Amino acid sequence: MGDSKAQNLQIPRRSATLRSMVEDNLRKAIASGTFKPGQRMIERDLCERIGVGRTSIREALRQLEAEGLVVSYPHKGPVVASFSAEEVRQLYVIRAELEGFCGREFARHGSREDIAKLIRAVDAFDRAAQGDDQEALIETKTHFYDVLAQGAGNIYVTQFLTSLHNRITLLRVSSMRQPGRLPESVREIRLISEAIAAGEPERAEAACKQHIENAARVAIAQALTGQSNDAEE
Amino acid sequence: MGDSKAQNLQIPRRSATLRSMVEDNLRKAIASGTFKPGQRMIERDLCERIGVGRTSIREALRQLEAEGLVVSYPHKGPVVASFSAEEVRQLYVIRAELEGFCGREFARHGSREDIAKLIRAVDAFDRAAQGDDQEALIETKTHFYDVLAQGAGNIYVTQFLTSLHNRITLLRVSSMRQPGRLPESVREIRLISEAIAAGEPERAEAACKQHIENAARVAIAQALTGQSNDAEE
DNA sequence: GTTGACAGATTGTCTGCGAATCTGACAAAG
DNA sequence: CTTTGTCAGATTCGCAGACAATCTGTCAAC
Repeated sequence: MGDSKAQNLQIPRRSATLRSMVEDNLRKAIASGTFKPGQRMIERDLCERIGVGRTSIREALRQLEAEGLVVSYPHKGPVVASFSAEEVRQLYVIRAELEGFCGREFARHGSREDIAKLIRAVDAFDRAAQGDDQEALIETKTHFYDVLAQGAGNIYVTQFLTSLHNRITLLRVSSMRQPGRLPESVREIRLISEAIAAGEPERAEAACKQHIENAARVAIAQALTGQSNDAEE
Repeated sequence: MGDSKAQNLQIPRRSATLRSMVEDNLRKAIASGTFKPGQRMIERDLCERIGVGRTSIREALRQLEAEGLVVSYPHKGPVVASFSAEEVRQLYVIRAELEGFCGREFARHGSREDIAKLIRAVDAFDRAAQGDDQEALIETKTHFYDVLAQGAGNIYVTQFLTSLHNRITLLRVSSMRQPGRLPESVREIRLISEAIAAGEPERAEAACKQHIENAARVAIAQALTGQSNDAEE
């Protein structure tokens, strides 16, 4: 019967709670660098700045803690997570593995629709790479990774990758800031989409891994020289 | 200077907070089946049964929620997570991928010490498989997976696998309950340890994947027939 | 049988409070 | 001058109580 489009009526049951909004706010604040790695996050400050009670703040912090975005020590409170060079390396290693998996599965089982979406995502990123709108660059690239993860059809891999991406944006070592890296990056992800569209799992996996490994090299180099982590003061 | 063994003096900074103890309790309660999938977890009940205030309960629940052990809907409260057959399938797919990664990396970079630990873990599991102490069986097998994950030397993979294992124990579809599966299981993990000890990454990875895929077959079959999930009533 | 209203249960959130704990400063002792 | 001891301030930890918002089932009315 007329239930073909029924699910579109769903009201966003989510976001109804204050806590989840606080959570999103804090996540964005951390990602955007408002709070820097190593910096303390003091309950009462957050209460005032966000305008909610301690309950909501504390519960939101527990979630971020579980996600690895903040670390908290008993009786000292939470601080924004920071990473050693070795941890950054490991982060990229596992990310390469997981995105490689996505590429492979996508090429194997991806729907025609998902593939079209992926290609559009690459095109959008390409266009953004021509201009110099940093905002658009990040957004289109994030979208590409979202589509890539989605296409693999595995909710757990999506969750894990989201978690990894959050920690990477926190690092603020965008490999795209490296001169000459941007066009190369475009080429790489186009290779990925082409391999997936062609339905070649091994090539897609290899392309994904290659892409992340290249990004990792730049990121680790930056992490070593910059040393903007810690943020002791 | 005499700092060679200094770190052993560290006091367990952890576990100082009530919240973390509540968290562990609940995790265990869920894993042991005290709370079944689909069952509601009512704050005040938990307060009484555990003997702590609502604050601690709620914050612990937020962590478990982030781990995927419980799901909560606004104004309805948290329920123990339950999984569709498709989700179980996906769970094992990604688990195979991650443990395969562990096997490969372990074989590549594992220390002599870690390898010895791994072999001891296999022996312990083998011995447990001879007896019929269900408790020991689970414990030794869990230990084996811990050592395997540890040996890969990647903290993120360890985290992710822990998360997956937690959800699987919640499922209570121990593939070991299948008649004949146990000795086969022992053989499989011995193959893993042998490949790692021999330093053969590809073979180790394949053995890991094979092992999980076999377990998955049994688990999914059980999940389909049993249907003890949902627990609507 | 459908609709509507109502009551009970439960969660979401805020607030005040006291205890426990960490931290840095400052004085006392060597 | 360095080490040690003490103390006060800041902050988290956890509890209890309160109230609004929301969900759920029931039961009467149509």
